[in-house]
Amino acid sequence: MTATISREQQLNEAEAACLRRGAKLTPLRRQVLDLILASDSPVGAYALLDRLKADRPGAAPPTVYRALDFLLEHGLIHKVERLNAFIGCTESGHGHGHDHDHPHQFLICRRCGATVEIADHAVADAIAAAATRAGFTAVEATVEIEGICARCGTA
Amino acid sequence: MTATISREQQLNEAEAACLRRGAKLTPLRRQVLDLILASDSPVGAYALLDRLKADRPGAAPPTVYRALDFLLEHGLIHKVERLNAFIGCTESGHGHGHDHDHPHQFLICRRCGATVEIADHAVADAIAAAATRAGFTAVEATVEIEGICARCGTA
DNA sequence: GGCGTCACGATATAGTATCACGCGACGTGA
DNA sequence: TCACGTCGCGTGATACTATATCGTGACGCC
Repeated sequence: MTATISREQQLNEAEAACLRRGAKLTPLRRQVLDLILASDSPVGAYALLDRLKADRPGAAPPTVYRALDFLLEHGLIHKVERLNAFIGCTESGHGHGHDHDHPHQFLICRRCGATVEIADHAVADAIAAAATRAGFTAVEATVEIEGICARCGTA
Repeated sequence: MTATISREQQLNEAEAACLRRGAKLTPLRRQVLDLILASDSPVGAYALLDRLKADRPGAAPPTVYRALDFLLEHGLIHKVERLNAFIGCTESGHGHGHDHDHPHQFLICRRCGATVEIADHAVADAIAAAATRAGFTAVEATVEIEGICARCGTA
């Protein structure tokens, strides 16, 4: 439930980031991104589709999946594998811009469903080291930590 | 492509582990576990179903999902979220038995699909520390590292 | 103006997972 | 021994997630 103003800013930054990369954040893509940013918790593709249909009666699964693919490709959102759902990338603008593949981890609350992204270097380093020890060349890692968030834990 | 003998041993160990926990590794569950252990790479539920049907023409999705749920619950297999597929737990008998939820990570080769389980303490510790720093109580973590395995990298 | 690319509409289908109902096998205690 | 409860599983339907394929209009580029 981020304030609307902040979301607008995020959208504009995202649009600028796309332009820099020679890509276009079309109205449809922008709308899908907005729907994702508007949600506290990760959103499923079909939930997005339903909301999209309010504005675009012709929307179908490929409509939303194509937008999601674009947003994923440009690092504007991430997929949470455990939930088969999508969430906005919140680690942009912290010095690395919208990287395609920046190391990140998720903290998923079992109680309230809130999911926050963190970017912990120690975790990323430990993963890289473990992979190397196994003779493995790591390209990308999914790290999804499930548990109880601070809010739910103290309540 | 583990040797048949070893698989047989694994199955018997699994059966013993279940008995210790007051659970039964029924023929169906044993067969599903066997099919999973027989595969090099993670196996999808419907691939299992197809193979199961050879023996049990009546097998349907719930047949295999129920067996998978049991095996997951008892720590005999893991689910690889990125692949929506299942793989045998290979970290049993290394001092902790078939824990319900032992820390583990997967190395998934993009080229050949081979997936190996590791149990790296440094990774687990880094994750626990990162969660704690965020005021989060971690219960369980999915760590799936995608890249190129040693075999494919040198070939 | 012809051409390629891109974004998107539209239909169909594939792949993953769960619900709901019922029934027979088994153990347990009255 | 029989009524009862639980468990494992069969069976059919359905929900949820994702992709394939074809068409079409907009745009930029020589």
